[in-house]
Amino acid sequence: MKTILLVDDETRMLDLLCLYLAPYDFNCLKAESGKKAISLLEIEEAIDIVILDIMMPDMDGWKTCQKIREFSKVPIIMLTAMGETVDVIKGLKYGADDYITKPFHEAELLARIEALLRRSKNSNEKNLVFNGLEWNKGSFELRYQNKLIQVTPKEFELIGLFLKNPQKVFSRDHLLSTIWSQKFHIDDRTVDSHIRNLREKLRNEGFPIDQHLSTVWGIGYKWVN
Amino acid sequence: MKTILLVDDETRMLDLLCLYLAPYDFNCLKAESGKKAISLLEIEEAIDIVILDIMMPDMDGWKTCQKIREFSKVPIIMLTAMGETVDVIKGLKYGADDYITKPFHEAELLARIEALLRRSKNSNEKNLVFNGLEWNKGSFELRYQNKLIQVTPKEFELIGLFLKNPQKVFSRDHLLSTIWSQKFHIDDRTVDSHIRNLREKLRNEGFPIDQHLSTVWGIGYKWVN
DNA sequence: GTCAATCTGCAAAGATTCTTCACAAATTCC
DNA sequence: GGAATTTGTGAAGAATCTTTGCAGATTGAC
Repeated sequence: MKTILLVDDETRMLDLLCLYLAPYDFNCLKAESGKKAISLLEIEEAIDIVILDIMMPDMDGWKTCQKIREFSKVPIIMLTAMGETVDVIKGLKYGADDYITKPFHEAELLARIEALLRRSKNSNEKNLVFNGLEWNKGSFELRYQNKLIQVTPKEFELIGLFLKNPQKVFSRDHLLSTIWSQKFHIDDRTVDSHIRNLREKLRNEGFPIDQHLSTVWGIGYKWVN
Repeated sequence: MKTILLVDDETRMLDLLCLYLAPYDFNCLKAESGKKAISLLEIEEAIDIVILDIMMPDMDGWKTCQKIREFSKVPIIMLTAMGETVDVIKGLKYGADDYITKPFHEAELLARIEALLRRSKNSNEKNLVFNGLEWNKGSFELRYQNKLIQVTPKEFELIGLFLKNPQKVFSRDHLLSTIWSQKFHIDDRTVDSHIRNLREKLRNEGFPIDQHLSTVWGIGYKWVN
């Protein structure tokens, strides 16, 4: 079962969307503003798709979309009013994935949701985003502000572990047994070397790594958000 | 339900086309320029047909058609103005599938769309296109700029898998279990051999394979677009 | 069965990453 | 402040991985 987050300032539209989607075994969450949507996304990890109205007071759909993209790659469908021309370039810039025009047929909505879920299923293979830093297991890529950072396998696994466990301290021993398949004994200094190389590469790309990957004296390393 | 992308610089014509098509349960997307059309095609996989006006400022219909053909085989109908002679040779060259002359009857438009959809449904036997590289499962053919490249079955399956999963890293083990039915143990180096042969054949034909099929050190291989 | 095409495996050479070491720098504790 | 401990750094050799050339094994067509 998939979870859909519906965002619209009009309660009537939220109810209508829910009504459409309920029979198809979707779990619907509602938000009446961009802000609420973002709060929900931040605490609730299991949202599979967002349907976002463009015309909203305070924070409009585009702005909301942009905000969401700062921390998540969840698929987003923009809801446009009849007559609004869809600005595709704008959409690309803000990171929207698809559009649907009000009023719409139930079938069209369903089709677009299904299509997007299918698409995102392929590309969303364990993907972490943090402050413009993007870690993608499937493609083995680490990017900062969309720029590729060349990292070695060990460095890649290291930063992945940290991003998946913010605030958590890892001892060198723990890192060795998690990332190194612990064949024989490997020196603690080796971890330090890899951490150093990782820090240097990120620093060179402008990412404020020293604010996030910190050394806990006498214990190990940890990532702080 | 089928999705149609309408491309015309005149908003009036876009609306008119939409009006014609809406009652027949088509999902219409609009683009006011060739550039927007291409962006839309790139993010939206589910476009079944494109209707493309020839006379447009900046990038005209022919140019747009040509650009689209670099990455997609979506059926394209060219919209020509009354009095323009249809240059069939030009059409073939740029990859258009059909023509319709303005002004047209609703019935004629419908008929041509239906005909083209019927035609493309039959010929679409798993066909991938990327930057002039064409992979056709049905005919077991790999072509670059329409020139046939002789590949062996393993090479064909390999490049097919990569084209179907761009950005995704495949380990040698994964490739062996996917493409080789892994009866017994097969050496990792064997994968390398096939990759090498594939690279060489494509390189010899002028395809910039080294920009697209890359080795991920310590992990495997991947295709990058 | 013969032949050609394809697949597989190997070893050497080349490239990249990993690990260690020695020492400098930093931190803690007394 | 000074000793003890921990962390950071540069360099270099070790280890690992990739590429390449080649040859034997296998397969399928005739």
